[in-house]
Amino acid sequence: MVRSISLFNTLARKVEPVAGASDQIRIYTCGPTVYNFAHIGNLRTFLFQDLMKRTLRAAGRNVRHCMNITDVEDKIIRDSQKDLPADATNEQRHGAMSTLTVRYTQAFLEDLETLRIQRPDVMPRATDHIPHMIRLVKDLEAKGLAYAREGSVYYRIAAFPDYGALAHLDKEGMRQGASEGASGDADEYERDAASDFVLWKAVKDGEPWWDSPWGPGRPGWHIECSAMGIEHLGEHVDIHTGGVDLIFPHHENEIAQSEGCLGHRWVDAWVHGEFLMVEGEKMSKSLGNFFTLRDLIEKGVDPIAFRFAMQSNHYRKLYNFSFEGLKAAENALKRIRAFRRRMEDEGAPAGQGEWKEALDPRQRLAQAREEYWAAMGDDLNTPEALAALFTLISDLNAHDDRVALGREERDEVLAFLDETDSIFAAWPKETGSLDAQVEALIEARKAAKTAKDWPEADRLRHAIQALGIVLEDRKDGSVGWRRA
RNA sequence: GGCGCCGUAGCCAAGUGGUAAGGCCGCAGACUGCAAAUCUGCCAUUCAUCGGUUCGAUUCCGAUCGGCGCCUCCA
Repeated sequence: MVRSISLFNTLARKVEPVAGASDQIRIYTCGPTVYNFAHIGNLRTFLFQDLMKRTLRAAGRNVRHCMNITDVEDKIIRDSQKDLPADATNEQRHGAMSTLTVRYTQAFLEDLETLRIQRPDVMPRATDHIPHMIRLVKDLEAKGLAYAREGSVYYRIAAFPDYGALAHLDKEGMRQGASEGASGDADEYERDAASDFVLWKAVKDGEPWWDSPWGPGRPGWHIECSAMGIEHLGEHVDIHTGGVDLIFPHHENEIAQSEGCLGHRWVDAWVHGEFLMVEGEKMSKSLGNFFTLRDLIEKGVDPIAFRFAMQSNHYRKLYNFSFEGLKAAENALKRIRAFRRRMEDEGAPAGQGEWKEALDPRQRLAQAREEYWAAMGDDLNTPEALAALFTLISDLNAHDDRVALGREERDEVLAFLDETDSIFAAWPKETGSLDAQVEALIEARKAAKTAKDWPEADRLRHAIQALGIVLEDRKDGSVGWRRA
């Protein structure tokens, strides 16, 4: 079944259905600049993209996802070259740069794995696409959209009338001084206009370089995404994503480059994720509230709780990260996971007590599924989608307390949990078995319980807990377990 | 100066021109050898403030207060 999904398109400034014509949705994502570990703000963006991609896939669409790795850039050069002698060869410079980027690319891939972020189908590296970029720049130059100055090449914004359409910049209204002083780039006065941006940078002392028609140099920041996007997804991209900060200038410049070269619309929908604050303040190294995933794990945070905290809030809303919020996410997950275990087990004998109202479990499940998809389809409204899941859990728990659900009904509920987990990846079927030592302790405790030797039963419960297993006694006398 | 976002209970948060979803925390019961899980009930006469439009506004309009973003470093 293919369900309709709509997303907020920054270009149109409204929620629009994801193009239905193409049988494969092509997504391009601006990936990490690999000069350090990703911080939780970066990761929020990658989690939002994972949410979007998984939702499209769960909705029955085919997705091809390309995420680039930026492995040549100012900060990478700064950090990788600082210990090299002034007379280092170009090969040594490239080697040092590569050593740094390979290390952090590896770290990034590990973070994706830890957070259960699906690997993109292609992850091209900028340094593998220098010829593609040069070709693109030459093409822009031939079309009169770019010009060379002293070994560098700049994009002529005045030649691209639609410039500013994505960021909705009004050239007249822009503060004159806004761009002055913001850049200490010495190249600035070589440009025809202050807002023209660089496509290819002439080499400077102490930098690695590549040969080009304009002499030795390196690519500008924006050109890599145009070149790799076109190379790996073709001349048409359905969805292009990144953080809100990339809207301008990065994505605006990508449009100018790609559309200038292709001569037609390049991207249908631009979808941007909001930023993260930390405990009410902007995250920054100087405030000491700057966290990587590894920092959180060191503090004992379950990475999946972080994943859930990010994804249970709307992606276009500023999220105020806090450890209290993480705790709340962890507790909410416990409820869903406990419900899954309950559905996996057989129903307990009917209990007593008040009951709000009788319901038809199958009909109730169908209703929850509809509500869930309506919310997810409406610009990934996860708070509302999860509300549908939580009310289902409440209702079915209450029902199961009075009238135990049958095996088939339980399996249908489990199928829905799998369906939702295919997006949230936080309440999977728990696999794995207990080792013999724990099994033996559980058997010993059962014997103690039968003998009503409560002190011994308690002692064994604690011993088992010390091994990381929490026991759950049930009404029918059986004993369930979960990992702490 | 230009463009734009946000302000809903202790915390997180959805939402609509028709009278406030959901989660976390908390409280009181039920069940229970203990524990866990679960259930039942309670937890915003009110949606920053003040006006306006309307039969009716949290939802539309205006103003005010407060927080924030972008206008060529940035997820």
